Amino acid sequence: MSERKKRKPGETREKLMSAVLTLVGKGRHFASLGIREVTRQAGVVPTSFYRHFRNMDDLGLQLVDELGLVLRRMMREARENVLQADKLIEESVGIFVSHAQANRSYFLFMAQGLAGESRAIQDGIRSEMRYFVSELANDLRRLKMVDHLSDSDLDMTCDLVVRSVAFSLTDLIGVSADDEYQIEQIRKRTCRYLQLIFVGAAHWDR
Amino acid sequence: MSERKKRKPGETREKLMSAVLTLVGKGRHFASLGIREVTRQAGVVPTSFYRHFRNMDDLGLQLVDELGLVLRRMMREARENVLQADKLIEESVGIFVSHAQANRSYFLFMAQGLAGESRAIQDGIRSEMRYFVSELANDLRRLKMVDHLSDSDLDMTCDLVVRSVAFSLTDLIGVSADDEYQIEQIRKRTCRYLQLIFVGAAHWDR
DNA sequence: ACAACATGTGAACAAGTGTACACATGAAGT
DNA sequence: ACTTCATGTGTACACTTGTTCACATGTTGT
Repeated sequence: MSERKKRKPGETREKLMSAVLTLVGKGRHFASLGIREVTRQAGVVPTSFYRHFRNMDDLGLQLVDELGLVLRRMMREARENVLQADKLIEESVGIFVSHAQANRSYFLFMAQGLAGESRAIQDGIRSEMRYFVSELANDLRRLKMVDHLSDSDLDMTCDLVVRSVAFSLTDLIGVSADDEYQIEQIRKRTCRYLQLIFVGAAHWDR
Repeated sequence: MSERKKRKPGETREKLMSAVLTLVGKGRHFASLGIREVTRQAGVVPTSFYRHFRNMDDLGLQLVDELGLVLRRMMREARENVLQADKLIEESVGIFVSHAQANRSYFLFMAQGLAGESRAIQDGIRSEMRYFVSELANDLRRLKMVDHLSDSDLDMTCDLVVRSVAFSLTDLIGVSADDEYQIEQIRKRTCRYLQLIFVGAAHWDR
């Protein structure tokens, strides 16, 4: 195993994965996609599918991994841009919404997968969300914003935050990708949700 | 139009609808169901389907209507049993969880539909949720619990409450229907979310 | 140079799909 | 009694589906 092949390895693999994302982006549901349809969209012969995936769920699981990368990129950008605490919510939600637009298909896939028909994919996405929750909790601790909360209460708060933001995905699904006005409404509304939650957290004592 | 037919009318229609619910209850996703599969499950010949529905989305829309009835029953029961304010959250969430178990398939269908592939079904479910939000706002006003909130802020609060409870559905999906312990955990966690939200609402001034 | 290997291709098959048509049956309205 | 109508059935057809197999091709390691 000296060096990688010259002829781009895994090219078909990527074509298949982004074919799924394309179809999902067009409004299709992952659960309704078949192997032939995906290979057709990818411009590949059906047999090639089996060179890279055992079945559609397998492909879905690998998409969850890529989704994880997307989420981590988003987190990093948020950490770089959210320096002081006063505009924390607006900045973060703004970054979320713009990432959700830039990677619309990934987030559509995520929203679908939470109630999809593959248990493994459900668990994968839930796991990504849990990771996100714990990272958010760490960040808030570091910013000294939640000193009065126990670890357990902080975790609950972050969980509720992440859930609320994730639910906004189902709102974003409902508007066309270029309806700036509606998207702005969703952004503002999500900010208000988070503000309400943080007010609750600030006065949470028991 | 003197009287109804003796031979139960719409019998096949009901069989088809509950066939879908049965399949959904078994873990299948609505978007992946086909006409033939549904009629097979219902013990009916494929052609009969077209006597009652134009296509699967049509059936889904009518399922949303039935879901509305289920939700209204749940609301009524909550209103009857939640008399004083102190145990409001625990009682309400308890009623929700027990209804979600008793009508598991309906709520699975609801969770699926929010990110499903039929825009019409998405809108239908969202509409049911909006109705629920406005009713909840009315009830809270009547209980004199939120006198300091403007209509708009009250609506936002109720929206967040309903969303958080709805998101719990995706948790309920993940546990088998008879895992009492896990379900109890979800129930308690959902209560804490709502408590946090209401603490926030109580201290919400701007 | 040669073998091993990963990857892509085409043809083939049995099974499943949506939908149309002609027909049966029994209730409703006249 | 007769027509009308809603509902259910069986057959049929053209198409799509998942999956297998034998085969081609170019890259890797020796």
